[in-house]
Amino acid sequence: MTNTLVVLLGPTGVGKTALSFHLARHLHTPIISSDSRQFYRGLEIGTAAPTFEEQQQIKHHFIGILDVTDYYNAAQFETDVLSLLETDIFKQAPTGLIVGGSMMYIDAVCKGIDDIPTVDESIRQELLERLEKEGLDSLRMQLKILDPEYYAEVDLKNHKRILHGLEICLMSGKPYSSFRTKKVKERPFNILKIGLNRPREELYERINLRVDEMIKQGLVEEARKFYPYKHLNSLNTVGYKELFQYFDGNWEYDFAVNMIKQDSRNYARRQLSWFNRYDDIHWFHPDNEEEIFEFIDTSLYQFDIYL
RNA sequence: GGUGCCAUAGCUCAGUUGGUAGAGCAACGGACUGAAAAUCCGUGUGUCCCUAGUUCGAUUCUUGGUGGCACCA
Repeated sequence: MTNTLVVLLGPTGVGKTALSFHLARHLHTPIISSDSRQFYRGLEIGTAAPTFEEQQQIKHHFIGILDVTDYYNAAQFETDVLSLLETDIFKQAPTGLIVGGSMMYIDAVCKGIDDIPTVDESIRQELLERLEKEGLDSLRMQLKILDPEYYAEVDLKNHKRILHGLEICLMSGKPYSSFRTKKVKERPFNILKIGLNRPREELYERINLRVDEMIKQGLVEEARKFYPYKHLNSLNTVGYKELFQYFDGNWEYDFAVNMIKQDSRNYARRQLSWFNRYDDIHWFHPDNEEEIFEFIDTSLYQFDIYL
């Protein structure tokens, strides 16, 4: 029997979680979360992470494994997931299940990610200060000298990309572009991508309702606990950053809640824009559960025959 | 009931000395390799309230409606 990783993806709020539970039972396998913000402990309400009770029913990996002050990235996720599949999940079941919407993380698992040095915190800080003092233009000019190839293709207005390219050049003494082979790595298992989507109006309606639900569950209190950490990347997250504006007195409460809805909708749109690049995703409406299961069963069966 | 003001994009509003219109926000599309729920780029999507006039031509001027707001009764 060949091993297969089923990838369940879709925009935020589409209904991945509900379906993932049924699918995990069906496949007799735990759920690997690939929602990068669900990795952080304490952000359960705002990231719609599965509750403790739900995790009692179905084993979940990667939920709440990090402290908000911890550093993590997609490459580490690739390593962690591959090792988990090899040493644990595929030992117990032929099929793994990864569920989420963080596309860079999913891509890292499915296609691999280039071997680039991990960023040194002091260099990043230094460059951030330079960005503040000297402006983006200065960093751009230096990148142009150190890595003309990347400079030619990078989005010159995106300071994060400029900064990252430059910090890799400075750290390694080699051009950032020399690390970017963009080679797709072979995986020792099949990958079956299932995409969930709904008509836009329906999706937005669900997102709006879910935000109201989060507020009822105590999102404001949850966010207040992390107010002292608002400068951290992990808290630069939809559902928290807007409430921090409210705590700071910059926004009215109702306005902040509406902004959470808006930012969630925009996030969903950006996710969909990423998905559109792929032609290996099999799309379904989340309500068609039987159809989805049937499709997965058939696909798994075919993998076994042809390999 | 009377008088005045207003009606233009999803919203708030500009504007056209008469030649079918443009800002902000929203919305929509896109990019994406160790910060990614991040970050960045692009795009006006319109019975200019309705009707009848004047005019070569009306969203703009005039008549009559309709709706809203304010004041007076």
